[in-house]
Amino acid sequence: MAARKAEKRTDPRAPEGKRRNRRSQPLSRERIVEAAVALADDRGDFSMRALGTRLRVDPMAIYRHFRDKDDLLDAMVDAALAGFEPPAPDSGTPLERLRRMCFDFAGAVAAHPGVASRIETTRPTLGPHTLSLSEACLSMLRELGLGPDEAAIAYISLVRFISGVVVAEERARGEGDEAARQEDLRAAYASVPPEQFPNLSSLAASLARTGFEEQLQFGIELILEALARRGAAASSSA
Amino acid sequence: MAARKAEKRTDPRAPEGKRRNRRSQPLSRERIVEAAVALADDRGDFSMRALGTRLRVDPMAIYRHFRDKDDLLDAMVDAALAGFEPPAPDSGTPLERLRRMCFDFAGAVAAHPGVASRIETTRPTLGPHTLSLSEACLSMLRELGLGPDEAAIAYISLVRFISGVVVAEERARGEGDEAARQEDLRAAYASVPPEQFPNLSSLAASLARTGFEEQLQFGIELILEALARRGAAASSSA
DNA sequence: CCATCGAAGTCTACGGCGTAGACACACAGC
DNA sequence: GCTGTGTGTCTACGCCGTAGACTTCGATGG
Repeated sequence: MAARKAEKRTDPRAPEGKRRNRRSQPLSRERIVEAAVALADDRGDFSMRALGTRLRVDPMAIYRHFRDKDDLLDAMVDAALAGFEPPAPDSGTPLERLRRMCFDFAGAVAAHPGVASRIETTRPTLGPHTLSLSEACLSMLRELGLGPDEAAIAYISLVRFISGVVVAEERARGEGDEAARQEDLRAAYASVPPEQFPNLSSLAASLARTGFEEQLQFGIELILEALARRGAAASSSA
Repeated sequence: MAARKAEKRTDPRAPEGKRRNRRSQPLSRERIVEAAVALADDRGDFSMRALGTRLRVDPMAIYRHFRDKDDLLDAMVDAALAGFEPPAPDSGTPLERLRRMCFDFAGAVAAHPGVASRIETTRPTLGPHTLSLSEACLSMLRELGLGPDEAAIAYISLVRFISGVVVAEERARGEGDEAARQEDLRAAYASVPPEQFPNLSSLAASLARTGFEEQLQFGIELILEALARRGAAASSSA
Protein backbone atom coordinates (compact mmCIF):
# COMPACT_ATOMS: atom_id res chain seq x y z
CA MET A 1 0.00 0.00 0.00
CA ALA A 2 2.47 2.58 1.12
CA ALA A 3 4.89 1.06 -1.36
CA ARG A 4 3.36 3.00 -4.23
CA LYS A 5 5.22 6.18 -3.66
CA ALA A 6 8.38 4.24 -3.15
CA GLU A 7 8.53 2.85 -6.63
CA LYS A 8 10.14 5.89 -8.06
CA ARG A 9 12.47 6.13 -5.14
CA THR A 10 13.61 2.59 -4.77
CA ASP A 11 16.55 2.72 -7.11
CA PRO A 12 18.26 6.09 -7.02
CA ARG A 13 20.43 5.24 -4.06
CA ALA A 14 20.30 8.75 -2.86
CA PRO A 15 23.84 10.08 -2.52
CA GLU A 16 23.35 11.19 1.00
CA GLY A 17 20.46 8.77 1.50
CA LYS A 18 22.59 6.24 3.25
CA ARG A 19 21.91 7.95 6.47
CA ARG A 20 18.37 9.07 5.89
CA ASN A 21 16.84 6.04 4.20
CA ARG A 22 13.36 6.97 5.20
CA ARG A 23 12.21 7.33 1.62
CA SER A 24 13.12 3.77 0.57
CA GLN A 25 9.71 2.75 1.75
CA PRO A 26 8.00 4.00 4.83
CA LEU A 27 7.63 1.69 7.75
CA SER A 28 4.17 0.50 8.64
CA ARG A 29 2.70 -1.91 11.14
CA GLU A 30 2.19 -4.40 8.36
CA ARG A 31 5.68 -4.25 7.01
CA ILE A 32 7.12 -4.50 10.49
CA VAL A 33 5.03 -7.48 11.48
CA GLU A 34 5.89 -9.27 8.28
CA ALA A 35 9.60 -8.73 8.76
CA ALA A 36 9.32 -9.67 12.41
CA VAL A 37 7.67 -12.98 11.64
CA ALA A 38 10.23 -13.69 8.95
CA LEU A 39 13.02 -12.87 11.35
CA ALA A 40 11.62 -15.12 14.05
CA ASP A 41 11.31 -17.89 11.48
CA ASP A 42 14.88 -17.53 10.26
CA ARG A 43 16.68 -17.32 13.52
CA GLY A 44 14.89 -19.07 16.33
CA ASP A 45 14.58 -15.94 18.41
CA PHE A 46 13.75 -12.36 17.94
CA SER A 47 14.93 -9.00 19.21
CA MET A 48 13.98 -5.45 18.44
CA ARG A 49 17.54 -4.66 17.51
CA ALA A 50 17.81 -7.53 15.10
CA LEU A 51 14.53 -6.53 13.56
CA GLY A 52 15.87 -3.03 13.17
CA THR A 53 18.89 -4.16 11.20
CA ARG A 54 16.74 -6.46 9.11
CA LEU A 55 14.51 -3.55 8.19
CA ARG A 56 17.63 -1.38 7.77
CA VAL A 57 16.21 1.03 10.20
CA ASP A 58 17.05 2.21 13.65
CA PRO A 59 15.48 -0.11 16.24
CA MET A 60 13.78 2.84 17.84
CA ALA A 61 11.86 3.54 14.66
CA ILE A 62 9.69 0.54 15.43
CA TYR A 63 8.46 2.26 18.53
CA ARG A 64 6.66 4.77 16.39
CA HIS A 65 4.36 1.96 15.34
CA PHE A 66 4.19 -0.31 18.36
CA ARG A 67 4.01 0.68 21.96
CA ASP A 68 6.57 -1.89 22.99
CA LYS A 69 7.88 -5.32 22.14
CA ASP A 70 4.88 -7.01 23.65
CA ASP A 71 2.57 -5.06 21.43
CA LEU A 72 4.49 -6.20 18.37
CA LEU A 73 4.54 -9.77 19.61
CA ASP A 74 0.77 -9.72 19.91
CA ALA A 75 0.46 -8.56 16.34
CA MET A 76 2.80 -11.35 15.26
CA VAL A 77 0.56 -13.93 16.86
CA ASP A 78 -2.39 -12.82 14.84
CA ALA A 79 -0.29 -12.62 11.69
CA ALA A 80 0.78 -16.21 12.20
CA LEU A 81 -2.88 -17.18 12.07
CA ALA A 82 -3.40 -15.50 8.73
CA GLY A 83 -3.81 -18.06 5.99
CA PHE A 84 -5.55 -20.29 8.43
CA GLU A 85 -9.02 -21.16 7.20
CA PRO A 86 -11.63 -22.94 9.27
CA PRO A 87 -12.97 -26.02 7.50
CA ALA A 88 -16.05 -25.51 5.33
CA PRO A 89 -19.31 -26.27 7.17
CA ASP A 90 -20.24 -29.03 4.73
CA SER A 91 -16.91 -30.81 4.77
CA GLY A 92 -17.75 -33.59 7.18
CA THR A 93 -19.32 -34.19 10.53
CA PRO A 94 -18.73 -31.59 13.21
CA LEU A 95 -16.34 -33.96 14.89
CA GLU A 96 -14.30 -34.43 11.75
CA ARG A 97 -14.16 -30.72 11.09
CA LEU A 98 -13.20 -30.01 14.64
CA ARG A 99 -10.41 -32.51 14.45
CA ARG A 100 -9.12 -31.10 11.22
CA MET A 101 -9.26 -27.60 12.60
CA CYS A 102 -7.25 -28.56 15.66
CA PHE A 103 -4.48 -29.94 13.53
CA ASP A 104 -4.49 -26.99 11.18
CA PHE A 105 -4.36 -24.68 14.12
CA ALA A 106 -1.50 -26.56 15.69
CA GLY A 107 0.33 -26.51 12.40
CA ALA A 108 -0.13 -22.80 11.90
CA VAL A 109 1.04 -22.06 15.40
CA ALA A 110 3.98 -24.42 15.25
CA ALA A 111 5.15 -22.93 11.96
CA HIS A 112 6.29 -19.78 13.72
CA PRO A 113 8.54 -20.01 16.73
CA GLY A 114 7.51 -18.12 19.81
CA VAL A 115 3.89 -17.85 18.85
CA ALA A 116 2.60 -20.85 20.76
CA SER A 117 3.50 -19.54 24.18
CA ARG A 118 1.56 -16.35 23.55
CA ILE A 119 -1.75 -17.90 22.52
CA GLU A 120 -4.17 -16.42 24.96
CA THR A 121 -7.77 -16.84 25.71
CA THR A 122 -8.14 -14.75 28.78
CA ARG A 123 -6.53 -11.49 27.80
CA PRO A 124 -7.16 -12.28 24.20
CA THR A 125 -5.01 -10.95 21.44
CA LEU A 126 -8.15 -10.11 19.52
CA GLY A 127 -6.63 -9.86 16.09
CA PRO A 128 -9.09 -10.48 13.28
CA HIS A 129 -7.71 -13.93 12.51
CA THR A 130 -7.83 -14.94 16.10
CA LEU A 131 -11.41 -13.85 16.28
CA SER A 132 -12.67 -15.83 13.34
CA LEU A 133 -10.76 -18.87 14.45
CA SER A 134 -12.37 -18.78 17.87
CA GLU A 135 -15.80 -18.21 16.43
CA ALA A 136 -15.50 -21.14 14.05
CA CYS A 137 -14.28 -23.45 16.77
CA LEU A 138 -17.02 -22.44 19.14
CA SER A 139 -19.73 -22.95 16.59
CA MET A 140 -18.51 -26.47 15.82
CA LEU A 141 -18.52 -27.27 19.50
CA ARG A 142 -22.10 -26.07 19.66
CA GLU A 143 -22.89 -28.32 16.72
CA LEU A 144 -21.52 -31.16 18.75
CA GLY A 145 -24.35 -30.55 21.16
CA LEU A 146 -22.60 -28.55 23.84
CA GLY A 147 -24.21 -25.61 25.57
CA PRO A 148 -22.65 -22.15 25.40
CA ASP A 149 -20.75 -22.41 28.64
CA GLU A 150 -19.53 -25.89 27.97
CA ALA A 151 -18.44 -24.90 24.49
CA ALA A 152 -16.48 -21.99 25.89
CA ILE A 153 -14.54 -24.00 28.40
CA ALA A 154 -14.07 -26.83 25.94
CA TYR A 155 -12.57 -24.37 23.51
CA ILE A 156 -10.16 -23.19 26.14
CA SER A 157 -9.19 -26.74 26.99
CA LEU A 158 -8.37 -27.49 23.39
CA VAL A 159 -6.29 -24.36 23.01
CA ARG A 160 -4.41 -25.03 26.21
CA PHE A 161 -3.58 -28.57 25.28
CA ILE A 162 -2.45 -27.68 21.79
CA SER A 163 -0.30 -24.81 22.89
CA GLY A 164 1.15 -26.99 25.63
CA VAL A 165 2.29 -29.52 23.07
CA VAL A 166 3.60 -26.96 20.63
CA VAL A 167 5.52 -25.08 23.29
CA ALA A 168 7.17 -28.31 24.36
CA GLU A 169 8.01 -29.10 20.77
CA GLU A 170 9.57 -25.72 20.26
CA ARG A 171 11.67 -26.03 23.32
CA ALA A 172 12.84 -29.44 22.28
CA ARG A 173 13.66 -28.23 18.81
CA GLY A 174 15.83 -25.48 20.17
CA GLU A 175 17.75 -28.11 22.05
CA GLY A 176 19.83 -29.51 19.23
CA ASP A 177 19.11 -31.88 16.43
CA GLU A 178 16.55 -34.60 16.79
CA ALA A 179 18.89 -37.60 16.70
CA ALA A 180 21.13 -36.26 19.45
CA ARG A 181 18.11 -35.44 21.55
CA GLN A 182 16.74 -38.95 21.19
CA GLU A 183 20.09 -40.32 22.17
CA ASP A 184 20.29 -38.12 25.25
CA LEU A 185 16.83 -39.21 26.18
CA ARG A 186 17.68 -42.85 25.89
CA ALA A 187 20.84 -42.39 27.89
CA ALA A 188 19.07 -40.47 30.62
CA TYR A 189 16.42 -43.09 31.09
CA ALA A 190 18.92 -45.89 30.88
CA SER A 191 20.33 -44.79 34.23
CA VAL A 192 16.98 -45.18 35.95
CA PRO A 193 16.85 -48.31 38.11
CA PRO A 194 14.10 -50.44 36.56
CA GLU A 195 13.21 -52.26 39.75
CA GLN A 196 12.40 -49.01 41.52
CA PHE A 197 10.72 -47.36 38.56
CA PRO A 198 9.35 -50.13 36.37
CA ASN A 199 6.94 -48.02 34.36
CA LEU A 200 9.38 -45.23 33.86
CA SER A 201 11.81 -47.45 32.07
CA SER A 202 9.17 -48.44 29.61
CA LEU A 203 8.25 -44.80 29.21
CA ALA A 204 11.62 -44.25 27.62
CA ALA A 205 10.91 -46.79 24.93
CA SER A 206 7.49 -45.35 24.23
CA LEU A 207 8.82 -41.83 24.09
CA ALA A 208 11.45 -42.80 21.60
CA ARG A 209 8.71 -44.06 19.34
CA THR A 210 6.37 -41.13 19.84
CA GLY A 211 6.82 -37.79 18.14
CA PHE A 212 4.93 -34.61 18.81
CA GLU A 213 2.56 -35.39 15.99
CA GLU A 214 1.39 -38.49 17.79
CA GLN A 215 1.12 -36.70 21.09
CA LEU A 216 -1.04 -34.08 19.50
CA GLN A 217 -3.21 -36.63 17.80
CA PHE A 218 -3.69 -38.77 20.86
CA GLY A 219 -4.58 -35.89 23.14
CA ILE A 220 -6.94 -34.20 20.74
CA GLU A 221 -8.68 -37.48 20.05
CA LEU A 222 -9.08 -37.99 23.75
CA ILE A 223 -10.55 -34.59 24.36
CA LEU A 224 -12.82 -34.58 21.34
CA GLU A 225 -14.09 -38.03 22.16
CA ALA A 226 -15.12 -36.95 25.64
CA LEU A 227 -16.64 -33.76 24.30
CA ALA A 228 -18.67 -35.58 21.67
CA ARG A 229 -20.03 -37.88 24.29
CA ARG A 230 -21.11 -34.99 26.47
CA GLY A 231 -22.66 -33.23 23.55
CA ALA A 232 -24.64 -36.30 22.58
CA ALA A 233 -25.83 -36.81 26.14
CA ALA A 234 -26.88 -33.19 26.46
CA SER A 235 -28.85 -33.10 23.23
CA SER A 236 -30.57 -36.43 23.79
CA SER A 237 -31.74 -35.41 27.23
CA ALA A 238 -32.91 -32.06 25.96
CA MET B 1 28.89 -33.49 50.24
CA ALA B 2 31.19 -30.52 50.34
CA ALA B 3 29.30 -29.32 53.37
CA ARG B 4 30.96 -31.83 55.63
CA LYS B 5 34.23 -30.01 55.88
CA ALA B 6 32.41 -26.80 56.58
CA GLU B 7 30.89 -27.91 59.85
CA LYS B 8 33.83 -26.81 61.90
CA ARG B 9 33.98 -23.52 60.05
CA THR B 10 30.41 -22.43 60.24
CA ASP B 11 30.53 -20.31 63.32
CA PRO B 12 33.79 -18.39 63.70
CA ARG B 13 32.63 -15.29 61.81
CA ALA B 14 36.08 -14.45 60.65
CA PRO B 15 37.08 -10.92 61.66
CA GLU B 16 38.09 -9.86 58.21
CA GLY B 17 35.44 -12.04 56.66
CA LYS B 18 33.40 -9.12 55.41
CA ARG B 19 35.06 -9.25 52.07
CA ARG B 20 35.76 -12.87 51.96
CA ASN B 21 32.44 -14.12 53.22
CA ARG B 22 33.10 -17.57 51.96
CA ARG B 23 33.26 -18.89 55.48
CA SER B 24 29.83 -17.65 56.54
CA GLN B 25 28.54 -20.79 55.00
CA PRO B 26 29.86 -22.25 51.84
CA LEU B 27 27.73 -22.18 48.78
CA SER B 28 26.28 -25.47 47.63
CA ARG B 29 23.90 -26.59 44.96
CA GLU B 30 21.24 -27.03 47.58
CA ARG B 31 21.61 -23.65 49.15
CA ILE B 32 21.65 -22.00 45.75
CA VAL B 33 18.55 -23.76 44.51
CA GLU B 34 16.67 -22.93 47.65
CA ALA B 35 17.55 -19.26 47.39
CA ALA B 36 16.76 -19.28 43.70
CA VAL B 37 13.28 -20.67 44.23
CA ALA B 38 12.65 -18.20 47.00
CA LEU B 39 13.84 -15.37 44.80
CA ALA B 40 11.61 -16.44 41.93
CA ASP B 41 8.70 -16.65 44.34
CA ASP B 42 9.29 -13.19 45.78
CA ARG B 43 9.78 -11.25 42.60
CA GLY B 44 8.05 -12.79 39.64
CA ASP B 45 11.24 -13.24 37.69
CA PHE B 46 14.73 -14.38 38.28
CA SER B 47 18.22 -13.39 37.24
CA MET B 48 21.64 -14.66 38.12
CA ARG B 49 22.67 -11.24 39.28
CA ALA B 50 19.70 -10.85 41.57
CA LEU B 51 20.38 -14.29 42.97
CA GLY B 52 23.96 -13.28 43.58
CA THR B 53 22.99 -10.29 45.67
CA ARG B 54 20.41 -12.34 47.55
CA LEU B 55 23.09 -14.85 48.45
CA ARG B 56 25.49 -11.97 49.15
CA VAL B 57 27.91 -13.44 46.75
CA ASP B 58 29.32 -12.52 43.40
CA PRO B 59 27.02 -13.76 40.65
CA MET B 60 29.88 -15.63 39.08
CA ALA B 61 30.25 -17.75 42.19
CA ILE B 62 27.11 -19.60 41.18
CA TYR B 63 28.89 -20.82 38.10
CA ARG B 64 31.16 -22.94 40.24
CA HIS B 65 28.12 -25.05 41.05
CA PHE B 66 25.98 -24.85 37.92
CA ARG B 67 27.14 -24.94 34.36
CA ASP B 68 24.81 -22.13 33.37
CA LYS B 69 21.48 -20.59 34.11
CA ASP B 70 19.63 -23.36 32.37
CA ASP B 71 21.27 -25.92 34.57
CA LEU B 72 20.13 -24.06 37.65
CA LEU B 73 16.63 -23.66 36.26
CA ASP B 74 16.38 -27.40 35.77
CA ALA B 75 17.33 -27.97 39.36
CA MET B 76 14.71 -25.47 40.44
CA VAL B 77 12.02 -27.38 38.60
CA ASP B 78 12.77 -30.52 40.51
CA ALA B 79 12.98 -28.60 43.77
CA ALA B 80 9.52 -27.21 43.15
CA LEU B 81 8.25 -30.75 43.04
CA ALA B 82 9.71 -31.60 46.43
CA GLY B 83 7.01 -31.91 49.02
CA PHE B 84 4.73 -33.32 46.40
CA GLU B 85 3.54 -36.77 47.39
CA PRO B 86 1.65 -39.11 45.13
CA PRO B 87 -1.61 -40.28 46.69
CA ALA B 88 -1.46 -43.47 48.72
CA PRO B 89 -2.37 -46.58 46.70
CA ASP B 90 -5.31 -47.40 48.95
CA SER B 91 -6.82 -43.94 49.01
CA GLY B 92 -9.53 -44.46 46.45
CA THR B 93 -10.08 -45.80 42.98
CA PRO B 94 -7.32 -45.31 40.45
CA LEU B 95 -9.41 -42.65 38.78
CA GLU B 96 -9.88 -40.73 41.99
CA ARG B 97 -6.22 -40.91 42.83
CA LEU B 98 -5.24 -39.84 39.36
CA ARG B 99 -7.54 -36.88 39.59
CA ARG B 100 -6.18 -35.87 42.92
CA MET B 101 -2.64 -36.21 41.70
CA CYS B 102 -3.26 -34.01 38.71
CA PHE B 103 -4.54 -31.24 40.93
CA ASP B 104 -1.71 -31.61 43.39
CA PHE B 105 0.74 -31.53 40.56
CA ALA B 106 -0.83 -28.43 39.06
CA GLY B 107 -0.79 -26.77 42.45
CA ALA B 108 2.84 -27.58 43.08
CA VAL B 109 3.85 -26.30 39.68
CA ALA B 110 1.72 -23.18 39.88
CA ALA B 111 3.14 -22.32 43.29
CA HIS B 112 6.47 -21.37 41.74
CA PRO B 113 6.58 -18.94 38.85
CA GLY B 114 8.50 -19.98 35.80
CA VAL B 115 8.44 -23.65 36.59
CA ALA B 116 5.46 -24.60 34.46
CA SER B 117 7.01 -23.67 31.17
CA ARG B 118 9.99 -25.89 31.86
CA ILE B 119 8.16 -29.09 32.66
CA GLU B 120 9.54 -31.52 30.18
CA THR B 121 8.87 -35.02 29.23
CA THR B 122 11.08 -35.43 26.25
CA ARG B 123 14.39 -34.13 27.44
CA PRO B 124 13.36 -34.86 30.97
CA THR B 125 14.71 -32.97 33.89
CA LEU B 126 15.23 -36.25 35.67
CA GLY B 127 15.43 -34.94 39.17
CA PRO B 128 14.48 -37.44 41.84
CA HIS B 129 11.13 -35.84 42.52
CA THR B 130 10.27 -35.68 38.87
CA LEU B 131 11.08 -39.33 38.57
CA SER B 132 8.88 -40.56 41.35
CA LEU B 133 6.05 -38.36 40.21
CA SER B 134 6.17 -39.81 36.72
CA GLU B 135 6.39 -43.32 38.01
CA ALA B 136 3.38 -42.90 40.26
CA CYS B 137 1.31 -41.38 37.50
CA LEU B 138 2.23 -44.07 35.04
CA SER B 139 1.39 -46.83 37.42
CA MET B 140 -2.05 -45.39 38.08
CA LEU B 141 -2.68 -45.15 34.40
CA ARG B 142 -1.76 -48.79 34.12
CA GLU B 143 -4.21 -49.56 36.89
CA LEU B 144 -6.83 -47.85 34.80
CA GLY B 145 -6.30 -50.64 32.29
CA LEU B 146 -4.05 -48.91 29.79
CA GLY B 147 -1.16 -50.68 28.13
CA PRO B 148 2.41 -49.43 28.55
CA ASP B 149 2.45 -47.35 25.39
CA GLU B 150 -0.95 -45.88 25.96
CA ALA B 151 -0.06 -45.04 29.53
CA ALA B 152 3.06 -43.26 28.36
CA ILE B 153 1.35 -41.05 25.87
CA ALA B 154 -1.58 -40.46 28.20
CA TYR B 155 0.87 -39.29 30.82
CA ILE B 156 2.36 -36.86 28.36
CA SER B 157 -1.05 -35.58 27.40
CA LEU B 158 -1.90 -34.86 31.00
CA VAL B 159 1.35 -33.06 31.63
CA ARG B 160 0.99 -30.98 28.50
CA PHE B 161 -2.50 -29.92 29.32
CA ILE B 162 -1.71 -29.03 32.88
CA SER B 163 1.37 -27.07 32.04
CA GLY B 164 -0.55 -25.32 29.28
CA VAL B 165 -3.11 -24.12 31.76
CA VAL B 166 -0.58 -23.13 34.39
CA VAL B 167 1.57 -21.23 31.92
CA ALA B 168 -1.46 -19.29 30.79
CA GLU B 169 -2.37 -18.57 34.36
CA GLU B 170 1.10 -17.31 35.13
CA ARG B 171 1.14 -15.04 32.16
CA ALA B 172 -2.25 -13.65 33.09
CA ARG B 173 -1.17 -13.11 36.65
CA GLY B 174 1.84 -11.10 35.54
CA GLU B 175 -0.54 -8.88 33.62
CA GLY B 176 -1.92 -6.83 36.47
CA ASP B 177 -4.50 -7.48 39.10
CA GLU B 178 -7.39 -9.77 38.48
CA ALA B 179 -10.19 -7.22 38.55
CA ALA B 180 -8.55 -4.98 35.97
CA ARG B 181 -7.86 -7.96 33.77
CA GLN B 182 -11.47 -9.05 33.90
CA GLU B 183 -12.53 -5.55 33.00
CA ASP B 184 -10.17 -5.40 30.04
CA LEU B 185 -11.48 -8.71 28.90
CA ARG B 186 -15.06 -7.59 29.06
CA ALA B 187 -14.24 -4.39 27.24
CA ALA B 188 -12.32 -6.21 24.53
CA TYR B 189 -15.13 -8.61 23.81
CA ALA B 190 -17.72 -5.88 24.01
CA SER B 191 -16.33 -4.43 20.80
CA VAL B 192 -16.90 -7.66 18.90
CA PRO B 193 -19.93 -7.43 16.61
CA PRO B 194 -22.36 -10.06 17.92
CA GLU B 195 -24.10 -10.66 14.59
CA GLN B 196 -20.82 -11.66 12.93
CA PHE B 197 -19.44 -13.59 15.89
CA PRO B 198 -22.43 -14.81 17.89
CA ASN B 199 -20.64 -17.47 19.86
CA LEU B 200 -17.67 -15.29 20.63
CA SER B 201 -19.79 -12.77 22.42
CA SER B 202 -21.11 -15.44 24.69
CA LEU B 203 -17.56 -16.65 25.21
CA ALA B 204 -16.84 -13.42 26.98
CA ALA B 205 -19.56 -14.03 29.49
CA SER B 206 -18.45 -17.59 30.10
CA LEU B 207 -14.85 -16.56 30.49
CA ALA B 208 -15.72 -13.99 33.06
CA ARG B 209 -17.31 -16.72 35.10
CA THR B 210 -14.53 -19.26 34.63
CA GLY B 211 -11.26 -19.18 36.51
CA PHE B 212 -8.21 -21.26 35.88
CA GLU B 213 -9.28 -23.68 38.54
CA GLU B 214 -12.39 -24.52 36.56
CA GLN B 215 -10.46 -24.79 33.33
CA LEU B 216 -8.10 -27.22 34.93
CA GLN B 217 -10.88 -29.25 36.41
CA PHE B 218 -12.91 -29.41 33.24
CA GLY B 219 -10.00 -30.43 31.05
CA ILE B 220 -8.63 -33.02 33.41
CA GLU B 221 -12.05 -34.52 33.86
CA LEU B 222 -12.42 -34.71 30.12
CA ILE B 223 -9.10 -36.42 29.60
CA LEU B 224 -9.42 -38.81 32.51
CA GLU B 225 -12.90 -39.77 31.45
CA ALA B 226 -11.75 -40.72 27.99
CA LEU B 227 -8.75 -42.56 29.39
CA ALA B 228 -10.85 -44.53 31.82
CA ARG B 229 -13.13 -45.61 29.03
CA ARG B 230 -10.22 -46.81 26.94
CA GLY B 231 -8.74 -48.62 29.86
CA ALA B 232 -11.99 -50.38 30.59
CA ALA B 233 -12.42 -51.36 26.97
CA ALA B 234 -8.88 -52.69 26.76
CA SER B 235 -9.11 -54.81 29.89
CA SER B 236 -12.53 -56.22 29.10
CA SER B 237 -11.41 -57.35 25.67
CA ALA B 238 -8.23 -58.88 27.05
C1' DC C 1 56.63 -25.32 59.27
C1' DC C 2 56.44 -24.11 54.95
C1' DA C 3 55.63 -24.88 49.88
C1' DT C 4 52.29 -26.03 46.89
C1' DC C 5 47.97 -27.00 45.01
C1' DG C 6 43.16 -27.08 43.94
C1' DA C 7 38.76 -25.28 44.92
C1' DA C 8 35.76 -21.37 45.82
C1' DG C 9 34.74 -16.67 45.38
C1' DT C 10 35.79 -12.11 43.01
C1' DC C 11 36.69 -8.74 39.46
C1' DT C 12 36.52 -6.88 35.08
C1' DA C 13 34.81 -6.77 30.84
C1' DC C 14 32.20 -7.99 26.59
C1' DG C 15 28.38 -8.09 23.84
C1' DG C 16 23.62 -8.29 23.96
C1' DC C 17 18.95 -6.60 25.38
C1' DG C 18 14.51 -3.12 25.74
C1' DT C 19 13.55 1.44 25.57
C1' DA C 20 13.45 6.70 27.38
C1' DG C 21 14.28 11.18 25.61
C1' DA C 22 16.38 14.62 22.80
C1' DC C 23 17.17 15.53 18.12
C1' DA C 24 16.99 15.96 12.77
C1' DC C 25 14.74 16.07 8.81
C1' DA C 26 11.05 15.83 5.11
C1' DC C 27 6.84 17.08 3.95
C1' DA C 28 1.83 19.36 4.36
C1' DG C 29 -0.83 23.27 4.79
C1' DC C 30 -0.78 27.98 5.36
C1' DG D 1 8.68 30.77 2.81
C1' DC D 2 7.25 29.24 7.61
C1' DT D 3 5.74 26.19 10.73
C1' DG D 4 3.94 21.98 12.71
C1' DT D 5 3.75 17.20 12.69
C1' DG D 6 4.99 12.81 11.95
C1' DT D 7 8.79 9.60 11.28
C1' DG D 8 13.35 7.94 11.58
C1' DT D 9 17.98 8.61 14.29
C1' DC D 10 21.16 9.02 18.05
C1' DT D 11 22.72 8.58 22.55
C1' DA D 12 22.44 6.73 26.75
C1' DC D 13 20.77 4.01 30.83
C1' DG D 14 20.36 0.04 33.30
C1' DC D 15 19.61 -4.48 32.92
C1' DC D 16 21.14 -9.32 31.40
C1' DG D 17 24.34 -13.94 30.96
C1' DT D 18 28.82 -15.29 31.30
C1' DA D 19 34.15 -15.73 29.70
C1' DG D 20 38.64 -15.43 31.73
C1' DA D 21 42.10 -13.79 34.76
C1' DC D 22 42.93 -13.12 39.50
C1' DT D 23 42.75 -13.72 44.70
C1' DT D 24 42.42 -16.09 48.71
C1' DC D 25 41.93 -19.95 51.61
C1' DG D 26 42.14 -24.57 53.51
C1' DA D 27 44.29 -28.91 52.88
C1' DT D 28 48.19 -31.77 51.92
C1' DG D 29 52.71 -33.72 52.01
C1' DG D 30 57.55 -32.94 52.40
